[in-house]
Amino acid sequence: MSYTRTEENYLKAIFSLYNKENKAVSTNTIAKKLKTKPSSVTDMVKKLSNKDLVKYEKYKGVTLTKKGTDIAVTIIRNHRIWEVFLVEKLGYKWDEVHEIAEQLEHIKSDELIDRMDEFLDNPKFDPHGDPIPDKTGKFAERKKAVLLSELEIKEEGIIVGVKNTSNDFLQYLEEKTLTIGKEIKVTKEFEFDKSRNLVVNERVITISKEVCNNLIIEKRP
Amino acid sequence: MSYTRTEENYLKAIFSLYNKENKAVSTNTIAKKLKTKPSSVTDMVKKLSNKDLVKYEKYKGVTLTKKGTDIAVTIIRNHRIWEVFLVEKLGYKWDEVHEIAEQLEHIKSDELIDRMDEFLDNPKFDPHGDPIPDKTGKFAERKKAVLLSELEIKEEGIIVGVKNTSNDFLQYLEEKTLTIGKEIKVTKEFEFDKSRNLVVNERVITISKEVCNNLIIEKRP
DNA sequence: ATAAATTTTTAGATAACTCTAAAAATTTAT
DNA sequence: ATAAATTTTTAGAGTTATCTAAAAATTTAT
Repeated sequence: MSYTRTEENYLKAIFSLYNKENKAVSTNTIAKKLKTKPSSVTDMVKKLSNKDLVKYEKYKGVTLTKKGTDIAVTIIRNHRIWEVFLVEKLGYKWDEVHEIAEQLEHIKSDELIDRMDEFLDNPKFDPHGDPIPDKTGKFAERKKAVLLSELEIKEEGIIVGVKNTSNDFLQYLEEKTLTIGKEIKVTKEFEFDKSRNLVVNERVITISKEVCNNLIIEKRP
Repeated sequence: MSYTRTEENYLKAIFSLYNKENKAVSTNTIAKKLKTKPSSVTDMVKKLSNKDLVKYEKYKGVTLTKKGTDIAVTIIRNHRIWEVFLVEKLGYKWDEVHEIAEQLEHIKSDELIDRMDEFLDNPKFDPHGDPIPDKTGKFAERKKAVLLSELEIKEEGIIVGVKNTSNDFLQYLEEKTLTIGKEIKVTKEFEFDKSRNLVVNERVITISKEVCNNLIIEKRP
């Protein structure tokens, strides 16, 4: 069975909203995420329910079935593998790949994605540090990942991901060379606004509380 | 301006049919090529005409405008560049790539195709030997390309393309290792059925008239 | 030149996805 | 507990691309 691009986008949206909120996702929330109207969402959700991709109770919100989850995870796998390709092989910056990957993720061919995966040496994380589910739908796990804001002063670690993936934020990080894989050390926190000093590339920079709350760090043991 | 996948497929079909027939393309012909109904073609062709992509006169057939040609050529460029990628980088056989390239060709990003082109070292021909138009729409030319059936006995050359791209034919060639780049020499023709003996890979094989009529050869000077 | 065959277009319908406006249900606030 | 605010659904309609069946135009054959 194959699904339309729109159906796949709904499933992906429901998957990510459910993972954020841990409860049945409301029509309104989906509408906002997909930039469409709640009434359109109701229609589509009924359709997905008829195909046994979601569980839907009027006025009660939506959750994915096993079948719906599998499709959503496959699309996420496609998306992230394509992002790796765009960055590693074609030299895109990490803030430039999202839109193109949104298109590429819907290409219908399991074989293609498996071959891409192999071509890229089975990457476990995408350029934003998000885990790439394997063929069976299992997401790689990161051990001691915490937010930069949770590190103590003097602690060290490696940037392994971002919580916020907006282009504004990614461009900011690019400019400050706060990219995936970089080693950092927290040297100081300013009580006034909770901004922090960081050593990166052997230089000290100050970053705001907001930035600290959106950078995912793997602690140096 | 951006166009739907269907619109792009119509333009591509009209382009290739016009290049084959050298006259305005009929509704019926397009319908056959796209496996749809003539009435659907009429509808779509009107729509394309309103967008100034084709010139259309009732009962007289269709030709592409400059604008329509540009789009068709871009899609062909995309298709052929993706085919090179699939074969060269992912190890697909040349008879396995068409369907996937039909999907990939519609990805909307000029930048992406330019980067792919560069990543693949600006290939001039696709895995079937068909020329890849450059960014400006110019197709590479092949000098002394002839059909294998036009070679004289004792003449030598290199396989540079196929006229027929059906999977049946490509699989046949794959099996006989008659692939792009191979050097061949005609040693004999059997008057009875016009089949010919060929030296390839230092071995002699006999191939039918039909095969000779569909292999494009660049003569050894 | 006219009838028959073929091609092409028109008319009317359907399916997928979207929208606006109004009605119904639920939640929140007093 | 009930009124007000909010959320969600329904009803009806528009768009894109498709189809079938019938009508119109063109081509072919005699």
